[in-house]
Amino acid sequence: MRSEAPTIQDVARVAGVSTATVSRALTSPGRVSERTRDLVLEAVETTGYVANEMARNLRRQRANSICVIAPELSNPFFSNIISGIEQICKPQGYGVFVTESSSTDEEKAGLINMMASARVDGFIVLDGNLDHSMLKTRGPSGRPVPIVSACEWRNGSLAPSVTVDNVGGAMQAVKHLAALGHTKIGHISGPEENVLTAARMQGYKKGLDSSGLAYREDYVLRGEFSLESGQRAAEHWLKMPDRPTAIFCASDREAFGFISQVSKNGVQVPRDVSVIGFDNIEVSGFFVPALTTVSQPRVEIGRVAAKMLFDLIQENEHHTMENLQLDVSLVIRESTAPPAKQA
Amino acid sequence: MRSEAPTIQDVARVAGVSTATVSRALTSPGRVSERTRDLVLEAVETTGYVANEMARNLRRQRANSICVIAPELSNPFFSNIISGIEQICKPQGYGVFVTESSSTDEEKAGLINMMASARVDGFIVLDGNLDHSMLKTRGPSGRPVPIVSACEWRNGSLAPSVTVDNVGGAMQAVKHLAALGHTKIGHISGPEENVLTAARMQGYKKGLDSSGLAYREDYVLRGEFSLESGQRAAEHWLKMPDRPTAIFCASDREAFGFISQVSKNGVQVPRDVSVIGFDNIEVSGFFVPALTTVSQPRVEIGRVAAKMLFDLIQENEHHTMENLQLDVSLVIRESTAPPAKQA
DNA sequence: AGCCCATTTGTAATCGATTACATGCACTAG
DNA sequence: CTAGTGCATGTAATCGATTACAAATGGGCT
Repeated sequence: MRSEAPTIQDVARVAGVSTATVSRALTSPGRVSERTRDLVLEAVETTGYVANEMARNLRRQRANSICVIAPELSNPFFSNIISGIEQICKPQGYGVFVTESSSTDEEKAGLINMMASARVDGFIVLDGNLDHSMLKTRGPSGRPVPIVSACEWRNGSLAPSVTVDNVGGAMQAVKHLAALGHTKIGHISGPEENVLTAARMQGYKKGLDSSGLAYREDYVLRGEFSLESGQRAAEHWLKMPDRPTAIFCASDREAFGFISQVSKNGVQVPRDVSVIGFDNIEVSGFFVPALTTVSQPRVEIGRVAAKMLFDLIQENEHHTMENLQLDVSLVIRESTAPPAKQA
Repeated sequence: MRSEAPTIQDVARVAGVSTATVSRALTSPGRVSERTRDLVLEAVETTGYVANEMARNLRRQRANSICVIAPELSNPFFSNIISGIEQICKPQGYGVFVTESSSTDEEKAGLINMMASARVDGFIVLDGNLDHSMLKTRGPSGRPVPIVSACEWRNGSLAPSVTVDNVGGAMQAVKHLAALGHTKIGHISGPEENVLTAARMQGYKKGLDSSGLAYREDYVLRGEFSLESGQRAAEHWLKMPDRPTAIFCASDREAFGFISQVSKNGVQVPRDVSVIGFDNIEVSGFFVPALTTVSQPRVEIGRVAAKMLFDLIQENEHHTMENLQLDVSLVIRESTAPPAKQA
């Protein structure tokens, strides 16, 4: 039980070689003779040496970690994505910082500071609203710190991104409803400034169009992706004189909020109104009724984003402005049905 | 646009002082004259200097970051806790690594390596099953790296912990059912080796006891906290000759799985069977029916755990083996009701 | 033999900050 | 006048690794 942790010096002394040799034996074993390698390995064993990452990273001019910026960590939507990111980073020895993107200037400064201070080698940004000026900041090498966007993105951004086919997914959803015979199809949207809101809205319109249905402004209810906003939309829907018989929600949580609220008012899903969501979060298959929804490959999004980031980190020059789009799939469950016959 | 990032040397040159003075001006402003301080600050401004964290941490022998170990990141239960942790760490300038606790030995070695290699200053462990040998590993200072457990804990562990009153919560839940008039109260448990399973089971038994009800082994259905296990338990329940009229589930997700499955078989909640959960995850209030459940202050758990960890990191000597227990509260909603009259 | 090259190892510089110690100066007390 | 005190600052060691460069060795080839 020595009170200080062993350093490379200790290993070198025990093995009877120089620190350079120890370093080489551990990081590029091919560059030392077999005999020395064994000697060093044995010395590592007896001393219990573990390389100090701080020292290593300082010398190598890297952090060996990345940072994920999510709009809100408490939103379970992001947990699978982070899980996917971790799956890729862990085997590479990279640590994954997570942080909430912050509204206050002070906290934004904290983020920029993180970039410039050599604490991370790259970012995965899950928040499309993040101030773009951040991207211009340069890291310690003088080059900008690589960034990839995932899920959400920023219009006109230079950062490569991995997204899903929001337009196509929304369109599929609407066409499914139309195919069931619905002609009055409403939409609960996302928050106003959000890119996903726009894309899904566009898909909604395209779906209506390709089904020969007219777009009606009053059939679009404003939401914010949240449970509460779905609930509020339901209140509004209940009061409508000429209600849609089917609702395409921009998120599963909106769908839950909607169904929850209409159920309390004696309206049954899908008998009285069909509801379709977007995301296919974990609980969707177990809701009552099980939710028909557009499924996003969330873990895969995380994995792909992490891989793209590593490409950027490693190939220092090659700035491919790549925008990868993953497919979504419609999962048909119990919350959609043909419209009720008019009584 | 210089191609290299400015270092403290550059600032010193521009300000016409030594690097020591720059360092002092920035980290302990009281130790330099006002004139020099202004000089340095101005030089920082013109150069765009940001201190390199790697170098600073190496010298100061700390990592300025902590690590959260969760059993599975994809489980949304943990997202609020991580959010709470982040709320405390960010203002202190600490980064938060998150990682999934891993089953393979190789990955466990990765964790131990993280401790010994000076990458983090402390851990928050959310997984009660994590191999205890990890705790013995010493950090670079020679002292063990501080750890606090949260939510789950490990029997006989020396690590301080923050938990909730699982026994009391479960007891309250059962007493609520008994008060409604239920005499046949079943339980869907958690996974076998889990500490929470044991605590909630104990609370279940105490609740029965204090309500004058006998414990029946066949009324305990085995679960794993998951949606699927709740569903399986429902299958079992449907086949029982003498069914419980109320079910206390060890997690909200089990409750959802249960309700989902019995609903598909024409059983209505709470008319035909009352169901109560544990956790109060976000969607619980919006389920159909809204779920009666035991609410855990998840964000607060994270915040408290982070504060405890900082105490440990700062007061290097003072190893208070503290076990903080937070209160839970029963949230009564729509999934519980008096039992149906026997037909 | 003489030269060249590859292999292995050691010496010492380096990454970029913090900080122990030394220095210089002004001021005060004896 | 001298010693002592305190403040502001500079010099250089230090944190613990990696790696450029040099040196030593040995083998193959002409």
